[in-house]
Amino acid sequence: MDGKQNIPRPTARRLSLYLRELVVLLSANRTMVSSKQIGALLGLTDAQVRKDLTFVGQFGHSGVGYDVRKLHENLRRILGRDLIWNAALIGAGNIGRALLSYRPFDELNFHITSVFDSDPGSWGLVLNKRTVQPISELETTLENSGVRLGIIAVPSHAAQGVADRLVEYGIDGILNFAPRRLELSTDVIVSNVDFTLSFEQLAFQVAQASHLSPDKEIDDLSR
Amino acid sequence: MDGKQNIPRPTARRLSLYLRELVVLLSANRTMVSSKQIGALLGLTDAQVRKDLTFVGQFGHSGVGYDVRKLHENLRRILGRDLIWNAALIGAGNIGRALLSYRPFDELNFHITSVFDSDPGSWGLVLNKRTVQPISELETTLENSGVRLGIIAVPSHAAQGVADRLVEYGIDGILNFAPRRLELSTDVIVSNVDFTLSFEQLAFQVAQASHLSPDKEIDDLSR
DNA sequence: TTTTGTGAAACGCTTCACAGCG
DNA sequence: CGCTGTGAAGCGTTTCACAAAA
Repeated sequence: MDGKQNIPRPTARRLSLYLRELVVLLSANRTMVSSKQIGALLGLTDAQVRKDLTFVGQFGHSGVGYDVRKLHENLRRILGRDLIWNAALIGAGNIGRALLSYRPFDELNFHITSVFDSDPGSWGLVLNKRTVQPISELETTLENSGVRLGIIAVPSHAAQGVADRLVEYGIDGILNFAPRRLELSTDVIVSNVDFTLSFEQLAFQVAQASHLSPDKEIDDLSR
Repeated sequence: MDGKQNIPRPTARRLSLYLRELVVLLSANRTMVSSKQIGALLGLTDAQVRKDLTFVGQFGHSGVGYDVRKLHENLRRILGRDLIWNAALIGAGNIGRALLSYRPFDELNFHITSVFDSDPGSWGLVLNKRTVQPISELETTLENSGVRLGIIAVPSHAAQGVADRLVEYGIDGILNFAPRRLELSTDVIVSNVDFTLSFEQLAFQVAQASHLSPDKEIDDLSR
């Protein structure tokens, strides 16, 4: 087998996490690692890790574990991390600016090559070496730019419009920071980053935990 | 029944989304809404919506749908959105600053009441009305502050240390923006926002889609 | 021994399909 | 009728448990 069957979403997510740990192991000069050890690093069972890794191919060694270098290399290839990903950022507000100087992106072959905004006041501003352009220049700038990904960092109400323009241009994928579902006709791939939802889920779980604790006070304080 | 059984995670997530839509419906003065209509707004089936709403309690009306106001009110209560949530932000870098002025939080009863950073250069800075404090003041500032949530927006390598201090203080929940798993001894609730992972998953899916569709040009390598 | 790879069982969530009710 | 609420079926993922390998 060759890891060619469809990879389940939860597995794909974890593969990224495995790759992260493998990078650490590599730079620590570790040569072998077992499923149990990987699992321990991430709070997963060894069985889970092994099952996931069958999608990458099987080159573990019974009694020994996996070759760190080989596993790293294969994971990189499968996850598309051996490619360079150029992205256009739309929205030069607070979130957009944070992304422009977000360090972890630098190590991942992810490059934000251009920045667009609808606010004339921002046009011409140079943020981390990239000049903010009017959004009207989106299509002409992206033409033949090699940009396959779009990052939407505009207010909610403007997100759908931006998405439509990106799709029209022929974008392959969208990273959406607006707390809103994007309605997309074609088979463009979308990944959502929704702070608000994360915050709401956190509050919900905390509220629930408080109610479930032996003392069922509703207007309680922290212990 | 009373909506008291444990709510599955996927359902809890969607309940937040339903609440979002209900707010819109409310402000549009809609009084009734059917599961089918809610589903259409979010790309879900009507059955899914109805099943989810049984966890909120049953007050839908056969042949008519759900009372928007009543549903909204109950969802708010169940999701803990009728409470005020105070949070401490640790890390006044790019992401932290973006969060301090993140508009959507304003409407959610989420308040960042204090900001801490380890960089002396940032101490005393006033960001959106909040003064950056040295992280050494974390414990004394939070004491009796009503803060139950912590937001970690520091570099990866510092995240675990910050988490440990928050746990020691007695925090109830942590919103973690560092692309790293937090190891937490106690039953503190964590919600992760991992840009990097989202970006990686997007790239993976796009790469996979390209390989699967014959028409896409592949600047491929390796095998 | 230790650890992989994997069928099979268990689990959890979604979808189906329909009785019941206004 | 139209729409809810819900058992039951279906499906995808995780966990179990063990033969095989070194």
